[in-house]
Amino acid sequence: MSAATVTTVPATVRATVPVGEGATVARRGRPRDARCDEAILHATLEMLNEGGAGSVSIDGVAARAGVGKATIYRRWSSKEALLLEAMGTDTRALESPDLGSLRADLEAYFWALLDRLKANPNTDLLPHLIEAACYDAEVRNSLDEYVSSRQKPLRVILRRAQQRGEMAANVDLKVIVDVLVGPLFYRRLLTGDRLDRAYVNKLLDIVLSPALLLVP
Amino acid sequence: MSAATVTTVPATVRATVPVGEGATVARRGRPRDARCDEAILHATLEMLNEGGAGSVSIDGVAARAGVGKATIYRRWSSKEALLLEAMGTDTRALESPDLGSLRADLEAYFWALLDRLKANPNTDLLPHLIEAACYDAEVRNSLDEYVSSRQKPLRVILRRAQQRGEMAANVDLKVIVDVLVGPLFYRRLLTGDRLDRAYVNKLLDIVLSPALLLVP
Amino acid sequence: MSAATVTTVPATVRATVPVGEGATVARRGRPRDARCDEAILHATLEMLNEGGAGSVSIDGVAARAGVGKATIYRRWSSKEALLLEAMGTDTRALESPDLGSLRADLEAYFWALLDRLKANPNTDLLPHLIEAACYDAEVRNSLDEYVSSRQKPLRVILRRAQQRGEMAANVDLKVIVDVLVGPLFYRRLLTGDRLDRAYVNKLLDIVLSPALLLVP
Amino acid sequence: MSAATVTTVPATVRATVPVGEGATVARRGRPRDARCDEAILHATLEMLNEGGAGSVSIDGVAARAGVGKATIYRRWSSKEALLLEAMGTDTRALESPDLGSLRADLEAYFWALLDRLKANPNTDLLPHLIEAACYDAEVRNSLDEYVSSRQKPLRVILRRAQQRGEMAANVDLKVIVDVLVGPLFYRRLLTGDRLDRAYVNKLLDIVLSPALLLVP
DNA sequence: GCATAAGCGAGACGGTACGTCGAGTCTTACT
DNA sequence: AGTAAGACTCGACGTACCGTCTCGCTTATGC
Repeated sequence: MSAATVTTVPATVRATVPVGEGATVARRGRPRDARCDEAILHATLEMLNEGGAGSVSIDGVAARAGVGKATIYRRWSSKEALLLEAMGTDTRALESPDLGSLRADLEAYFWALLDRLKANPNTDLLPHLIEAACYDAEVRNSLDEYVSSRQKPLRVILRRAQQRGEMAANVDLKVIVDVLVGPLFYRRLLTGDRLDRAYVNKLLDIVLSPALLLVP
Repeated sequence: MSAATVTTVPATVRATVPVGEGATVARRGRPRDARCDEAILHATLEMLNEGGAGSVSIDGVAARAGVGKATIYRRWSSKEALLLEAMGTDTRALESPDLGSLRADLEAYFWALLDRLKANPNTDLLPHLIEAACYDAEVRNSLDEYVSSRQKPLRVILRRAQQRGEMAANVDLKVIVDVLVGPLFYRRLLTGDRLDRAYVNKLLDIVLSPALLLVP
Repeated sequence: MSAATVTTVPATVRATVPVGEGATVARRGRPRDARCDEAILHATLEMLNEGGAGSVSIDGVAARAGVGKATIYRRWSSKEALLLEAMGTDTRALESPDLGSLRADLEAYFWALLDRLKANPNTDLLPHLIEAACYDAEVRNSLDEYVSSRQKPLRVILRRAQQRGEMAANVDLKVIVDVLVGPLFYRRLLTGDRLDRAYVNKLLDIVLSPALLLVP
Repeated sequence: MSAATVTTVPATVRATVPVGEGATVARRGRPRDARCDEAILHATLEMLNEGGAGSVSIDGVAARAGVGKATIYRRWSSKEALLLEAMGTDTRALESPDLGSLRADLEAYFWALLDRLKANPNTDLLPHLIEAACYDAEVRNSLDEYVSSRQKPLRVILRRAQQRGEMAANVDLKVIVDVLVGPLFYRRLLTGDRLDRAYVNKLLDIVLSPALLLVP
């Protein structure tokens, strides 16, 4: 599971040394200074919280972190790669609650998600990254991985519901996930409408209730 | 009705002259050259199709349109305002089909939407505009208006279904809209998964069918 | 003669607009702001006097002059072109004294030259420009022109001496100039030995006196 | 004679180990690898001939020589120190021909000098070193020493001429040297005019001939 | 008819950020 | 200790846009 956390931000964005498989590789040269990573990410997050993604510049991060620009570019190939990893800092995988019923599990999941969003309001990088992903394949990949890591607990929940018999076994989980998660992103990115527990409840009412549609 | 089309891109982005109410005002000075508007928008769309929103620059548009930069800024307050209007060129309101059943109407609506998306693949400005809307209130407003104009036919369809008795009257239409539209945007912006008629069908199956969930 | 002063730093280094021949060209667009030229050159000279050619950077000049970097690059194609022109500021052509005798004229010329050198000790750009001329043809040309403009008064003096019959008419003036000027540059650039009136006197003694060499 | 070659580039540039006087000191640790010296100098000269002093970078030299940068800095205190020594490789002292007459000796000396210059046209480091000497005292010293080592044979020739009675004994040799050598450097560094035997002849005609100036 | 006002192409202007490069120092593990 | 590798700070480079601002000119209205 620690592995899961790590893979949240995949190797693709990290301009990592092509580290050999075996642990015996014994890389040569001066090793990267971990304190630099830390300082850079810290500075990035600070600036992110102060002014959003638009106010983060490589120059600025370098200055604040007390680090040369080259040191940043040695680690991340672009501003977006950096943002992605900075964001990843907060991407501790969400848990997959197991409360016995689909509805309860989903509620728990979404509530946790809402809390996560509320925690760092300015740090909403998604708009920036979505834009960046259009031009940068690396960001595209990382974003995909981020998304799928976010979906993972949801899939666990749904699969469990299927096993419990709460949900049809032949449903395409992918689509269900879209239906559950899509509305939230839609509000967050496009309409800006409120995202709170009341909304989650309504949403689940609609998606889960067979009574929604009048039976003719 | 023509007004409806126009308001798709609201006055906010247009740095319009505070045009007097009566038609008799007859503003003084040399009138704006309509061919400029045309040339600018044309150049913008061209560049948009060639390299996406990132490759559009005011300098570039001005050069290609054979126009001074001031002539652009006289009409649009920022690069995003211009993009928004260029996009609006294609934002002829979608129709609200009335085929007798909710399912059929929704299918028709979504198919038209899919066609629209397929038509100009590179011109997908949404990512750029979502990003811009974070920093620019004008863009925010215009985006909202764009979104709501897109939703309008959907709401018409749903309301009709309620009147027909196909759908419960007390359902919050807003949420239904989210559930119907959110998944599409989610795929388009985040997962990049295929958007085709098959997907629309699955989506409608899930959202519309009361039999989807097993009744315990 | 005012022309002479101007041509000291030739058009080559100036990234000038390809101004048409006739005065009627009526250049379009916003004209260059002469105050920028002034501010840039002033800042350059200041930094030059503070720390020599090595301490001048485009960034620094731009900052001190309160000017964008592009504004500098619009006028000069490189740091050296700028230095060259800044140096040219001080390149009021030396005069050609006419005191009646070759010796007296040369003494007057060299004394003026020494004064000029003493005036701005830190501003000795020659080493830097000589180096730059190796890689930059423009600088090469400008340097040549600078050199020849410095030599001009000397040539006048020598020609006058020939006319007066003080000097053989068939001597290659170019070589004489080398012999007179070369030693000074040699000291200035390479040996660093003192350059004062005493030295000039010794130099002239050797070059001018037929009694220097014992007649066999 | 090997000693002569070595002193051409003085100890100052070499960041030499403070080697003890006695040969018995027997320094501890791994001794320096002489092949490194060789490889570094070789790489330096290669790059020098390919693109002049401007194209030599420590990183580049290290890479081409297959050597760590530290290994270079352990031996030379700066890029210029390295260049200086690389140049020194070619600074086998010029000989002092003794052909019986001042004129013949000088001709022989200058011809040898011309050959030396022609041999490696791209490797003309002088401009670079003169520039560097402005900011770096070590380079300054080394350059001085280089210059004086070049002058040495000339001084021998002149002294011999004085002893032979060909030249007045009370002439300041330093100035004569300036007059003989200055013009060559002046052409080489500033005017770029041709340097060939014809020029040397003219030069000697002027400097040596008492008939140059008409006797009034 | 002729001033007044605005539009227009061109392009200069102050800024800000970009990504790259080089110098000289420092830190590994290996020899 | 020396060595190869390479990370580190610092600072400059030249470029690209942004949005604003002059220019000289053109084109309309309105007195």
